[in-house]
Amino acid sequence: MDTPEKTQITTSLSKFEDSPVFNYINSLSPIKPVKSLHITQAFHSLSFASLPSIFTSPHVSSNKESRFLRRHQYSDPSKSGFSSENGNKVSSEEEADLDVAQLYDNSDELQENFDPGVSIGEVSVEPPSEDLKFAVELPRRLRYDCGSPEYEATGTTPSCGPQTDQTSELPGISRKCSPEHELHLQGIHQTEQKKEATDCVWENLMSDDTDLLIFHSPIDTEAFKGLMQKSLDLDASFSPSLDEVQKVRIDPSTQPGETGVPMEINQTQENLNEHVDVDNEVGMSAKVLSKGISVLYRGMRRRCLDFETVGAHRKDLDDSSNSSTSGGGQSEEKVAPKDKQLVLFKPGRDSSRCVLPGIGLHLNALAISCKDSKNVKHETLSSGKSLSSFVASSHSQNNGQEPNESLSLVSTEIDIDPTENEVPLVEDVPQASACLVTEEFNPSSPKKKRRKLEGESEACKRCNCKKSKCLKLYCECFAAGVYCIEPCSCQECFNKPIHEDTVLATRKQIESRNPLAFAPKVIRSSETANEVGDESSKTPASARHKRGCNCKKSSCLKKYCECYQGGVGCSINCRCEGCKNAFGRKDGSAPTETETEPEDDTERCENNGVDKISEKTEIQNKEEQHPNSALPITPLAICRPLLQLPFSSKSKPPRSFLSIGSSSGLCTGQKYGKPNILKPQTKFETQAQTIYDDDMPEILRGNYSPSTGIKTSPNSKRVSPPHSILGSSTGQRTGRKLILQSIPSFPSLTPQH
DNA sequence: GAGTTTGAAACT
DNA sequence: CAGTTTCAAACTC
Repeated sequence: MDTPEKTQITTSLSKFEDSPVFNYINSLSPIKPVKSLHITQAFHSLSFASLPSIFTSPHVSSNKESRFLRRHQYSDPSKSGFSSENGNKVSSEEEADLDVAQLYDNSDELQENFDPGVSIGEVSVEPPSEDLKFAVELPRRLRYDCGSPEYEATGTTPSCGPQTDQTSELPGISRKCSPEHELHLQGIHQTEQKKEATDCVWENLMSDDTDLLIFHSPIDTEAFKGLMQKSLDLDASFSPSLDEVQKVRIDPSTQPGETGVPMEINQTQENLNEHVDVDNEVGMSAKVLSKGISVLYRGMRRRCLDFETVGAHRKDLDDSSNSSTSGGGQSEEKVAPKDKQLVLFKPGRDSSRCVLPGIGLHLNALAISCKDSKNVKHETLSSGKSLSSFVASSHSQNNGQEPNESLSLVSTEIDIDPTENEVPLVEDVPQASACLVTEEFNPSSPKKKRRKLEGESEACKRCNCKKSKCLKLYCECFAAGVYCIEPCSCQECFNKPIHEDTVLATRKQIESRNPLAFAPKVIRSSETANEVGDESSKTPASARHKRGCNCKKSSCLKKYCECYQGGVGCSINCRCEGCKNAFGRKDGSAPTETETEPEDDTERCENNGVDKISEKTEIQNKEEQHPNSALPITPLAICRPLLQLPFSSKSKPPRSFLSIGSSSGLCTGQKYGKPNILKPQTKFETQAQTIYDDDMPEILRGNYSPSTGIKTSPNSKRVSPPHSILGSSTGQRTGRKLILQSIPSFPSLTPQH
């Protein structure tokens, strides 16, 4: 649509689309055509994921898998969403945007552009029923945003914070609410995310008081309402008519800062009220919502603070783009209402912000890589709260697959309050995002920084590539779908926004070889957890390494082992020799299983006596903690013990773990969180693994795994099997289903196009 | 900080 | 698909 209006819109959208991410998406190809056509939102979602996968936050990845399927529309909307409705506009606009994006090297811009598109598209496209999806996506977006340095830079720092918070909130809400309610809530949250930006502003205004003030203060309530309304509006807009969506889009274009939401907002408010009522009926109470909101605000603030410091740049950008409102997002109490409106964009921005548009999947890797540093990041992000906890809680409560997923997503951002729970699923992503941010901020020399980060557990790990140009999976950054940043000590790095095309092309190639190459290596079983959790309820989601390791000398007790590195127990898929993985042995004997010691001993003998001792201690600890949990341990309980155990056992892991232990959460990225979870899970893991891995033979699924039976377990100690059984027994089936979904959802899948 | 070990990724 | 090489992280000194 070349009409002037469109052009205007494009200008607003351009920000989104201009972003490298957008280009990415386009490059991804499948999406591009779609954009213009927009026929299948689902595809778009895939494309979206793919693009984002590169830079998008990984967190979603695991959960997303299933989500992606659901999200398709969602993700697509970002790109295609517009296209669907405004196909022509989109095409023209996108092109323009692309150009702009190219001009803008700043990832922030990209993110911004990208996000808005997504948010809008989602809103417009998705039907009410899809609210859940949205909810899930929103968290993801948030994550992305948060994760991406750009996001911070956007200066919408407030928005970032809020978004993350929202994610947290969502889970809480979802928990409380029935699945349906959850859906609504999620949808709300999504809208809220948008609003979060505004909220952030409020928060900024509120600053110190934020948490309490938010609820108490009328403003907060209003903001909330606005969020809710937005969410509602979104819902309404979705199903009914594209017109509304268009309005939204148009509004932004007209007033970037202030989206043309107001009308919708009123409706949304009503809708919100209705939703609330429904919630009440369901058993959800407005209180609950308020709590969730409060939580969100908290998170938002925290994030905002964190991001704000970092992302002043973006704020400027956002301000300029979105609203003429005072440059600082914070200074805008008056603007707040506007901000709310603006918020709509912000969410989008947030999503776009995820500097690494395509990262999504990789976040896992990042998370893994970030292990050490992640903790710090998390802390900074959530002010020490860990996402994992949130996830855990979500898992425990969530029974439904979708809800879980949404929760998982949220969890990453969510505060850790619950405890140390490490959220298996989402963690990765957040970490990655966090890592990105921190990295960007860190000015120090790459290696030194890295080391510092690692040692401190602060920043995400960064690559040190010399020959791969950071365009191969050897590069952690590239593998994680993230651009290399300052902390990286890589040489001749092409994994930078400047070389987006190259990166995308390379990525495509790799994906062509292995569609799952960028998929999270460790698959959280949030889904599985849910499944398992359903019965056992809280078994920490068992996570597994998708491919499994091939360790021969490390006994899966060192980070050489991807399973161990990811804090996941070895599974049938592993071809490792002498597996002693503290998180769970290939055999199925969980390291945690102290009882398995005899077995362990044999294995240990193979390895090192020292390790044995450490392991034993760990195991004992685990057992002590887990024995209770062994069956249906709640994620929380599991997480902590696990965390400590693994770390305690080995000095090596400790870095990340230690940091984790303290902050536990934030960075919980796969590595951290997983390990923790894993230990407790280990027992469950066998189950989960079987469940997770589609590859796993049914026999294994149904049974623990032949291998497990084979190797270890002479001892009845394998109580774990029962666990696994318990956890998985009923859940396994569901879990399997979920797993299947999850797999596709991974970023890798999206790129598959 | 340099060198070694390790196992994944890439290549053949 | 299996074997080999390349690569960079993890680890050790």
